[in-house]
Amino acid sequence: MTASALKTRSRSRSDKPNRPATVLKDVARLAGVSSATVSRALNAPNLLDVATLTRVQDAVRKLRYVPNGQARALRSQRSFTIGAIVPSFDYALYARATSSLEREIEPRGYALILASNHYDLKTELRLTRALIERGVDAFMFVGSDHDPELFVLLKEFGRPYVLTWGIDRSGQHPSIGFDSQAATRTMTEHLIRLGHREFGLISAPHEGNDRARERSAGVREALRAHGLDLKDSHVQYAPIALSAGTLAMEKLLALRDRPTAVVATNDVVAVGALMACRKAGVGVPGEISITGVDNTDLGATQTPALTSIQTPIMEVGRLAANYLTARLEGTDVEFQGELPFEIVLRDSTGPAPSAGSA
Amino acid sequence: MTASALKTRSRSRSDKPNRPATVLKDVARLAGVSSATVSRALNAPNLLDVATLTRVQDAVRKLRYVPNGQARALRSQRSFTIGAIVPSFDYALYARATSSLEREIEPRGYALILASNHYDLKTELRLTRALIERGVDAFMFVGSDHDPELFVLLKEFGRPYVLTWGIDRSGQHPSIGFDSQAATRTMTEHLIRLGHREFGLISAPHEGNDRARERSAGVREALRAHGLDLKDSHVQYAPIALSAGTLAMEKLLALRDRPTAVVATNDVVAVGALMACRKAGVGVPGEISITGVDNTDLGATQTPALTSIQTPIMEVGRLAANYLTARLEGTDVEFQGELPFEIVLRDSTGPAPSAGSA
DNA sequence: CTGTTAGCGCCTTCAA
DNA sequence: TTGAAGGCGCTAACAG
Repeated sequence: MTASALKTRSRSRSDKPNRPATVLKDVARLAGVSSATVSRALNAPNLLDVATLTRVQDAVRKLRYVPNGQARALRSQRSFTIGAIVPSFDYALYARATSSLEREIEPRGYALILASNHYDLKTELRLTRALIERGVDAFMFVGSDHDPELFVLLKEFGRPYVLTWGIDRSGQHPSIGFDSQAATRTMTEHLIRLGHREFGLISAPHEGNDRARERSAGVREALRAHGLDLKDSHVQYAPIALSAGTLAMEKLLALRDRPTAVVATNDVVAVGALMACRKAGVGVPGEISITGVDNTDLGATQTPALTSIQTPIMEVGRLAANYLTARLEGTDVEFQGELPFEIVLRDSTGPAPSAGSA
Repeated sequence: MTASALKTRSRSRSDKPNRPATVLKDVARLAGVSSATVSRALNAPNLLDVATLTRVQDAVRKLRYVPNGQARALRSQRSFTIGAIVPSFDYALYARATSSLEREIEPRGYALILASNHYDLKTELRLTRALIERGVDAFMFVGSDHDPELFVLLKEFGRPYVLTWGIDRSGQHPSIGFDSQAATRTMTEHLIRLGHREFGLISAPHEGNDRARERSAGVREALRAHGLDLKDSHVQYAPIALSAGTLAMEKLLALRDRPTAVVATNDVVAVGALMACRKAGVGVPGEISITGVDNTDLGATQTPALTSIQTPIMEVGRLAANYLTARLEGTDVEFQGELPFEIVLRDSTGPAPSAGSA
């Protein structure tokens, strides 16, 4: 049998999992106790006589017993599974937050079940229903844009959840995140102080993406406060991909009143924009300053290195895990929903070019 | 209530999920049929009279019925969940393969349960046991380095699985991937043709990472075939992180017989190496050529752009999904395990510097 | 095409 | 500290 064309030895019928080789009752028989005692040995060992406990544990080991979680969950209404629904696996930040969540819950006996909604709220609803069906105990979602039905569903099934990335200003939902609007507002103010007056904005599409909306709003807020204008022609929407960022920047470069500062709502499109400038021979930051959000390795390693905003994403994952497990344990949790961000100044930003072309 | 300090309204006892508001029996009652009929309406609708089916579906909708997957899985021995255990979420490539897997299984009714083994085989074994406990139907693993006990467990519980990234040369396990050794061998040969004679290697740690081992072996193989040597001092091990790549390169730069070509086993450490050269003012590719593996955005956007190897990772995820679902459906699957890779030449490689310093 | 019956494997009373 | 008994919600086998 060659490695490159491995044919499956098909089984009699189909590949249904084997029914467990040994079940709790077998362990009970070997240990000479009742099945209730084995159950206690597994779930509340301190209730048992030490000698009994040892005997049961020996039997468990000898039989290589693995409990059936389905049966357990059916009976106890707990699956020890936490669901995370993120917009996409491909953007490194979601992966990192998820990783941080998983790292936190795994030692507490919870497994992570992960799904991606591809920035679509109906998909998210459908996925959540599928996960509730599978007995997922609690949920992490990203952002505050969700189908209203989602919350009805979660409430109906009594599943704790937490919204991450942003802060839910309505106070209706537990949330952990940072102030995206303040982040880009701060960044824009910095650029204004550097003398920039003509701005461009490259944003992820707003639909179903409150982070992008808030980040755009932050730019507009800062500009308005300084009596500056953001023309429609200077706003480009680009999905989170290098090529889209490049394309968006090319459009901005083609404008007669070309911006001297371009704020992007994430590092990926910002780097795409950087590449457009490289290709076009436009100096960064000499002619145009560019900024991102999320402070990724991608941005930090560019030439020039990208000015960005460090977002507290690992901490978001960690706190989300804490919150959800606490809720599941019945602990009374109080938590700080808002985390700080930090502007990271690098080489892609500088003073506005002195000669103002109008 | 402020958004930043949201206190949980704690429930009477703990936050156990609600028991389902409506169960199958309720639907049966409303529709005026037996519970078996409802079950058929859900799982084999074509067996039913259309009128009956419609009545049941109406009842399902009216009661907002969501089936209990635990009970279903307990009875049918199928959870419609596929597990993927990857070394880490943080390396973009694993995220991308996982994403591709999920995209493929989700429309077929399977959910993805994801865990990270942090490059530790014992952890992987433990996680797998936890997932089998949760009724996961089938598994995707990365690479061919695994605890032998893992396969005993999978066999005992009759769970289909597939190893990805590499090809299992032993022919004992279904696998889908590409030839890592050939990849770096080809790359090294290219560098040799460019006149390089003094090589450096920056590899991920070999322990529990067959991909890194094979990639290192590929470099050695090519060198040996051309009568070239790879000194121990010229081999550096670095975890997949920029800073580790930088550190490794700094050590190589400090050597008296400094390499003129450095092959890294992944793009991240290659970019770290690039940064070390930038800092040290060493010209790339003028003084040193550097290559990566995986052809990531990170590498492609550097200055100079990183020469790398395009690995067929999305396809691996897709084929893994196909294989596993086919096995679970009982279909006889035959598949090509080996996929092609492709060398992507960019600006970080060039001819060896003409003056050979010895 | 539909209903009846039994039981998946476990946990949780209740009683001893 | 331990055992006996019942049932979580669903589906599969067998009738009809």
